[in-house]
Amino acid sequence: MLQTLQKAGELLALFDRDHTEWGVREAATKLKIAKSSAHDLMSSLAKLGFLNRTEENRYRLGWRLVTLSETLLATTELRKEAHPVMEELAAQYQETIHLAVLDDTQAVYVDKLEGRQAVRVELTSLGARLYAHCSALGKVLLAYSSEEEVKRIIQTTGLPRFTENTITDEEELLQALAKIRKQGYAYDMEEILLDLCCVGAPIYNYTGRVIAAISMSIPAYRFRRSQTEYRAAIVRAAKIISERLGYYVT
Amino acid sequence: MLQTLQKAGELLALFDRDHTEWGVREAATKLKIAKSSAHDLMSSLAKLGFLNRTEENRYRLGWRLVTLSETLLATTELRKEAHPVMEELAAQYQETIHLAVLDDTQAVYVDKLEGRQAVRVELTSLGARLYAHCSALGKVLLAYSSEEEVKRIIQTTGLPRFTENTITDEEELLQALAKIRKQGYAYDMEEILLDLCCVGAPIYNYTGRVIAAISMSIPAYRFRRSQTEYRAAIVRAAKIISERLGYYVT
DNA sequence: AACACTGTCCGATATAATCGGACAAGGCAC
DNA sequence: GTGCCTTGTCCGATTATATCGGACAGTGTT
Repeated sequence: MLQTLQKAGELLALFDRDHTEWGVREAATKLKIAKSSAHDLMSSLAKLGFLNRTEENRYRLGWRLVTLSETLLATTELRKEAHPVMEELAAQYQETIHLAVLDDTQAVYVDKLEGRQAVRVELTSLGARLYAHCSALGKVLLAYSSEEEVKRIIQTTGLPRFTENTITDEEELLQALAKIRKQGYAYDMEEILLDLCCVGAPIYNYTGRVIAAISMSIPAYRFRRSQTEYRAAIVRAAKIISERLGYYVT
Repeated sequence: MLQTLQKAGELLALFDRDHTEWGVREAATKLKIAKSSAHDLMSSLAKLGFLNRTEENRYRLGWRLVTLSETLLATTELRKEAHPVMEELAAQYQETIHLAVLDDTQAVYVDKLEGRQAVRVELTSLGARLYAHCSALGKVLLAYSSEEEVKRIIQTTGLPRFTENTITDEEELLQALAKIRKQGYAYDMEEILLDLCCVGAPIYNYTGRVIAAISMSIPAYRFRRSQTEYRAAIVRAAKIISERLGYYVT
């Protein structure tokens, strides 16, 4: 691991929705490096376009990140194939649809369609990350990962509790994952947020590997009314996308 | 400039729509560095999430770029970036500054700063709408809309006359829009209200699309005195805001 | 089965990142 | 206005570290 890149990564990680601007000195003390080193890092990143230097010589994230992100998204076939199917789902149910992949220890949204209902789920945005153990998407992605991978993720992130329904026991989680594999779908029954339910299903590519998951997020009261229908719709959508990615059962 | 970051930047620049995957050796020869150095760079970037290592040990762009890009986009809004620039303008000229976007058929003010002069323009408020064909803001926004959109707007709203200077002929309006595109700014010479002149310029975002317009409103007698200066100031301000929104001419 | 490719790992060397300090430029209080 | 902070930037010496060539293991091909 190149330590300069490591430091650059830590530096970029400082920027989030609540901290959009950093001065050299602030960043230096936060990262526990010399002010001059922070300056070297930040001015270099700025010259490269990864940071943006304001007039007051502070720094924000740079637009090159957007450019790179766009080329990534544009060249990911998953999105291209999934999007129209997601649109159909959204049109039919007017609920929020998510597409996610597993990145390191967490699920990352790579596409999203908002529901149009008055009471709708709106807590996430593209590129956002969520814990794998307590979301329909995350649990699906975990269920189709190797056992070592699951162990590693649990080791790294733990099983933090978000609601009374969050699975915090490792054994219980493993059993839940086994059940998901058997059934081919996963529920999130208010495990992240109260009043929020989801149902998710795996997306396979042409090699037969699960590479992503799709989910529908629905307020709990609506979800319980027609749970089976939502589940069938998501499973069907996942199957369609999988087929478009070259997956077929022999 | 930290050379490790420089190299990382060059490496990431290799990834575009036509070259979405790179192997270590490929990248090394392309960048003219040792294979092992390329490996150090790429595996580090992969551990940090900026690259994604495929099953065949090749590399694609990483999802962390999407995450960072999204926080950048979420935290840079038109208003936030435009406001300080508008304040500078207002401080310097003491005239009314407007920021507007196109919404359906009309321009909508999304920000406004009042001039402090004794005789000043005060006819609008935030969120107010105005006809697109007879204001500097509106004409700018029209000029950078598609032809069909312009046609649709004219069809819907017509070209009602407000003063003797209002453009009411469709062909004349289209020619005016073409001129605005060529020059990069628009005037309103007492076309809504007698004694009121404006100059407006387009604001681009990171995709190169015109998403808004900024204008200065000035009593006619003052405007004619130093028209060119006002125009230069507005064009310059629009350019600054555009840059802050990620726009840059290649 | 041998070969030609990969990507990865390792250890020595020379390079480049780091750090403290000095400097200039703003902002603020008095 | 003046002086005192604070900030970001620059510089040069030192030490830590990125670099490189070479060796190795794994794959797929001929």
